[in-house]
Amino acid sequence: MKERVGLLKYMQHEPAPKGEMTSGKTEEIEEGSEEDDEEEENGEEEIEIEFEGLPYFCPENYDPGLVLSVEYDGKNNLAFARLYDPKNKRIFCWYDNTNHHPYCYTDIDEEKLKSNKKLVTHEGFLGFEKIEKYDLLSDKPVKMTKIVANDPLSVGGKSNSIREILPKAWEARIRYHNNFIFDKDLIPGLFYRIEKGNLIQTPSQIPSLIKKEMETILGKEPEFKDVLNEFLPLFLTPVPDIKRAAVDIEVYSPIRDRIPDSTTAENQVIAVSLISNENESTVFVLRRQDVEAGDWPKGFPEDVRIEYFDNEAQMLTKVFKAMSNYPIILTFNGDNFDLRYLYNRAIRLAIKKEEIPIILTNEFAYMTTSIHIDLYRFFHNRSIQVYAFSDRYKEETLDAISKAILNVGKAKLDKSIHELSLLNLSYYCWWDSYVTLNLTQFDDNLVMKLIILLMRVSRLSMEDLTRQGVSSWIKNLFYYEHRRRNYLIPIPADINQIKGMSETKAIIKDKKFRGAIVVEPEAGVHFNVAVLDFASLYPSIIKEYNLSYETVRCPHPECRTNIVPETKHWVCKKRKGITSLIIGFLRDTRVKWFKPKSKDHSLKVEERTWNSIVERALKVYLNASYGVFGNEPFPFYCLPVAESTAAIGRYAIQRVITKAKSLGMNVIYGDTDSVFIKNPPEKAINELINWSKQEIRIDLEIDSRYRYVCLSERKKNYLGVFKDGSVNIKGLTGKKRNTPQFAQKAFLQMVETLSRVESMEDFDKAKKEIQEVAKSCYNKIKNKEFSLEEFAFHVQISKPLNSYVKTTPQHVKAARQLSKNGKAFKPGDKISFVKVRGKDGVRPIELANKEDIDTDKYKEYLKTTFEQVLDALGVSFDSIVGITKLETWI
DNA sequence: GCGGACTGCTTACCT
DNA sequence: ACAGGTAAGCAGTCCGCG
Repeated sequence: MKERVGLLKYMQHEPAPKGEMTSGKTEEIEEGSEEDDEEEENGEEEIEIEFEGLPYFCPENYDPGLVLSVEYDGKNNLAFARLYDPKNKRIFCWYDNTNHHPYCYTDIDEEKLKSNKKLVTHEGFLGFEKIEKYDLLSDKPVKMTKIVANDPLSVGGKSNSIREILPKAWEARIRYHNNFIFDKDLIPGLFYRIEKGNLIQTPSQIPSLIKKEMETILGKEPEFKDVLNEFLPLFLTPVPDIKRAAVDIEVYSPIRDRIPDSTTAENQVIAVSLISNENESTVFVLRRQDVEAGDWPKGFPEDVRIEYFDNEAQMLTKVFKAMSNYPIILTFNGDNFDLRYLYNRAIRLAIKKEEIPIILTNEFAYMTTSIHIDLYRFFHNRSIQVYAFSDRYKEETLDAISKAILNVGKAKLDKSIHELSLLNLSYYCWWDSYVTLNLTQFDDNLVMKLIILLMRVSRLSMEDLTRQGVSSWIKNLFYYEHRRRNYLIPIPADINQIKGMSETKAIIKDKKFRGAIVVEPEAGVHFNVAVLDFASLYPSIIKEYNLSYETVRCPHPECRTNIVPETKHWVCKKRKGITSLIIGFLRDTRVKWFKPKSKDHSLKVEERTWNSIVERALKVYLNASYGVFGNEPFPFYCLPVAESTAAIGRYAIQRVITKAKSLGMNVIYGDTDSVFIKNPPEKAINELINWSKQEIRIDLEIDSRYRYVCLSERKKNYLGVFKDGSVNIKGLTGKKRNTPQFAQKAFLQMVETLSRVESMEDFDKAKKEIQEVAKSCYNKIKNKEFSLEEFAFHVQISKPLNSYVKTTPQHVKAARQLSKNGKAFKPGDKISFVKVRGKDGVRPIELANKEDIDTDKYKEYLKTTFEQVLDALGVSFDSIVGITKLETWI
């Protein structure tokens, strides 16, 4: 083995591929198979996806394009970027020509390392470099040795990788392509051009007026200036409309309710639709014996092209060619189904691997010719669901999402797929692609813009961004912020060891620390209520109280007096914490700039829309910024940080309540960051707000004003009627999605009645009306006048049916009855069932009879639904329905 | 063997 | 694979009573 120790002489590479290449080879990659069992430390479980000699266009010079991804090419052992050329609407590619290599750090010095035979003779070992980094945990500079390797797998991912040889390795679990992004200061989602083979960022045209204005508003805090310059281009560079197409496949399946197995791909692909945002719609259809083409279906656009095939392999080959024309391929569940099925089916049909532009890993499906976005994954992401789309869709099926967002429903199939005429099949297949594409087009391409913005802020490739969760986005952002400041990225175990555990006791069993306060509500009807709340409480706390993994329990003795309430944790007074800085900056940018600018009607609509997208993107990071520190897989996991955030939150609201009372105000409820105040004098409100700013250093705002609020004695349950008569309902059973329709409807009628109430006197009339509603509903239950659908509860299963071992909840009982008939269930599926007398006490709606309905259970349920509101009115349900003590419920 | 008190499991919600 | 706090209904267990 050649000695390669000493001054680093990096190996020379084969020249990067030039021009159009078509002889690519793709292979299924085994992922980290050797160590999947034991990933003791947090971080990068997946190894690099190795793209091998892809059919890319790699020009010497090229006009600016948007970086869509940075990846690693295993065959050429090089990082490469895929860029989108908006003029010619195609992907071009740049291969690393900077001689960048994978590496990690050790604290062992070079001389000692030289004698480590295992290391220096490692086949991927290239050499050492002396490096100085800044270690935030000790608040001191540290000398490290950089160990440079030939390829990512030599650093980590195999049992004999360099990181396994070293007693301790820093930054060895960051995936190479991300490392490359950080080191080259590449920002995915921004424009770069190729000049004489070099990748050069195109400066963004930021209007100087806007820049100045933002600097005045956000630059008040000197430490933000540098961050602002870093982020301005990300926030203000326009996003082009990217050429893309959605794909959906239909597979022959003789059995209904059975999802075809994408691994074995046993059945024929009978139709594939490819619908682009450039008005190109094609459905590829396989002719089958005894199946008619049929008539052109109603509602099926006439410009959709139908291409018939007699041979399935030929069809797939054509499909692959067509797909390759699009820089972005969209699917709904393509990772698990469509692309996986296509690949495995193509192999089964003996299509040559190099003609299949798909690469499969255990979890994902990538395209060699395009970027594949699986929209199911993106919309499945809780942060996207809750914060970007305000919880508008509750189920993550294409149907539910498109219904909630696009307001289009899918036509129900009255036949099985295999019974449809070819044209009806085409229509059916087209529809899914059409809707999938539309999910990226509505509101002026909102979703694409959101994805690009999130990519920029996270420094993640489009493929990674759309597949990973918010914790990963924040992780990557923090990694980058460390790297650009030359801070050593800490080892999770070190943070844990130095910072220790939490000190507070959670109220809920098995939780790691105490969370927020919920004020005991004062049950009753309260007129004229103002709700004050802290504007993004936790991010504000992180910013104002300098919370970060290195500043909480910092190494300086002189900071130990700066104690977090209710804990023994102290916070650094000498150094601004990195996460406090970044989160603080994002918070201020959202609150002081993008949020007001998204509502500023002096701006053009497009500008306003853009500001609102940025605002929503920022919200996603901010809302998760506290939670990640209490989440163990997060590599900056630090319980004292999460715990301190919550503790300061309790302190803040507690002090506001005390102050409000001292100002003579009546606090009737509060939750985490809000206080409900009855009949507040305006002067006192202003005083409280000013006091909070001075004393707590967090903005308290008027969130809403209610004409009246109904509080029951239950926390997190109330009904409020705003001054304008609109209604806000929280937590009440009548609003929950698992509640049967009959109860929801009756509840809604009660709410409607209440919304018309203007004064205490109106309640008498309202009570009468509610009485009618309740009575009639009660009687309809008694006489079983509702349909089975209206009686049905709808509950999701959260895990595979057979893993309910501790108890068997009712919905699982119902599902098991159905699975006896061969129906399959997967997590996320919704089960509709009714309560019946006898046996299990429940029946799935499919197997139920009206006669079996257990009316007592339903009467009971109606009672709870109504009582949550009637409680507040001081009326008992029994009295309202007019049943006597004799005629009780059971 | 039965019923009530209790605990734990599960889902859906709130901030 | 962001956190903890709350409500509700049911499943399952324990214990005392007869």
